[in-house]
Amino acid sequence: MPDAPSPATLRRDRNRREMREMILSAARSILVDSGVSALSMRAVARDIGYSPASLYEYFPSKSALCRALFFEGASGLSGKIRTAFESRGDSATSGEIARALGIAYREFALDNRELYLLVFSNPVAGFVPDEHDREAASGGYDLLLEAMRSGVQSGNMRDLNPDIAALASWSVVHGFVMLEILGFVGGDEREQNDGIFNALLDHVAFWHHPHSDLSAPSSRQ
Amino acid sequence: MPDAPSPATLRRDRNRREMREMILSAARSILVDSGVSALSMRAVARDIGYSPASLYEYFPSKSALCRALFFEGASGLSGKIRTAFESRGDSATSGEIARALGIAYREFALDNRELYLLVFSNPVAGFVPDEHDREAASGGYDLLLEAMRSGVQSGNMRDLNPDIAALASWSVVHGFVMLEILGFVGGDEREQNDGIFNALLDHVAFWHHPHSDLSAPSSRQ
DNA sequence: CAGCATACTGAACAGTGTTCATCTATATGG
DNA sequence: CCATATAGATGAACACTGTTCAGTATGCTG
Repeated sequence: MPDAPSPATLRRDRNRREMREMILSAARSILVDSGVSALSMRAVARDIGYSPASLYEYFPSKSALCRALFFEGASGLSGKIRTAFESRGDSATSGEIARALGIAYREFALDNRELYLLVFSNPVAGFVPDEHDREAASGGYDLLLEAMRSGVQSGNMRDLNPDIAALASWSVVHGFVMLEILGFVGGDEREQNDGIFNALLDHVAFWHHPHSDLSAPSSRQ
Repeated sequence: MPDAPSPATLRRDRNRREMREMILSAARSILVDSGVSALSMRAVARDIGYSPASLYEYFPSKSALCRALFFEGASGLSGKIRTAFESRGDSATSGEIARALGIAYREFALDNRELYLLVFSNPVAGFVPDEHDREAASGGYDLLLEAMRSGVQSGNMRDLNPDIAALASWSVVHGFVMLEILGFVGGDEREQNDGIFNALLDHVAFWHHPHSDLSAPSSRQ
């Protein structure tokens, strides 16, 4: 039976957590405001008024700090997708769910570009996400998969292989968002690309309901 | 009327070109063999037996050197796609062309991972491709677009909007390849993923010919 | 109060991109 | 053929980076 933690230990643990959060928060701000190339241990230390060496009491390396930010991005994305999934209507078809998840996915990515890039490119030298890290980023994918499978079961999804359909949907959305963020497609204005993205989602929906019309630039607003 | 270049000038220019190629070649080797994090001006200089400062006679900055490698990747990808496009059969449908270009795209990406990542993520701090750079990387896209448009014209492509169909196709392929390279989907063995990718291409082809079967994991080997 | 763990620091090391004064070897003009 | 201009190469330096470590100060515990 472990000893009850002394008041001193409790306060110490709380301070440690607060300090960790301070560091993470400063790192997050730098990443978001100035980009990944400005994210350095020294800059973080400067911002919180500590020496660079202090950070190593709380994170063993810059990689570990980046890993924590990676998880923020990964769980934020998963959470956003989960929210979209849970607010689906009862009569939502698999195609409609796929569309809703796609929109949520892109929204998170564009609202958190640097975090998204931290997760889905490898911008920090020395930090390579491992299998466990990547799983955290694929949290929303399971919901997409679930929607596809139940879509097949309920019969309103033709003869699609749900695994492949989910993967294909993720690929389109991720691929487009990536190209969009890096400036390979579309203009600088986000609204400009909304229509294009919706038209893309029409193509995804077409896998589910091959009677819809794909000729218009965008069949939905 | 400009003077004819003296033999000395000619030799000098040739030496400059050779030196430039030496630098580029060493940089390419480091990038391919050891990854982008190992690519440093000092490492390049060491490999060719020169001092780091010498490189700045030939490239004004590391960004410029990376830009040259970027163009190698971009033109290599475009070239591979062009080859695939030009070796299409006369009776190839737009769907078949899209499939061929997709396979060529993935092949180049997996054969030149680091180069591909240099083009489609931003792994080098300080080097941000500009509009002109990105155009070089989208060279193959024009061919895809051409295939889509002629597919619509010849009537064997239903009512697809060719611009959106091309963008959607690029997005699926690029998105999947990116996820594959970063380890988010599939296993370590490339052959393992060939089947999955082919099944994905079936989904792309389905936009063109909505009578094919999408239920099998992969309808083509 | 003595001892000890914890938190924090400055200084250092090895690495990075980049600049610049300096040197050398070669090519050019007289 | 010699003087001079010039291109090419360099070592040393500067300002960064991540990281380590000896040393110090603070406050809890026995």
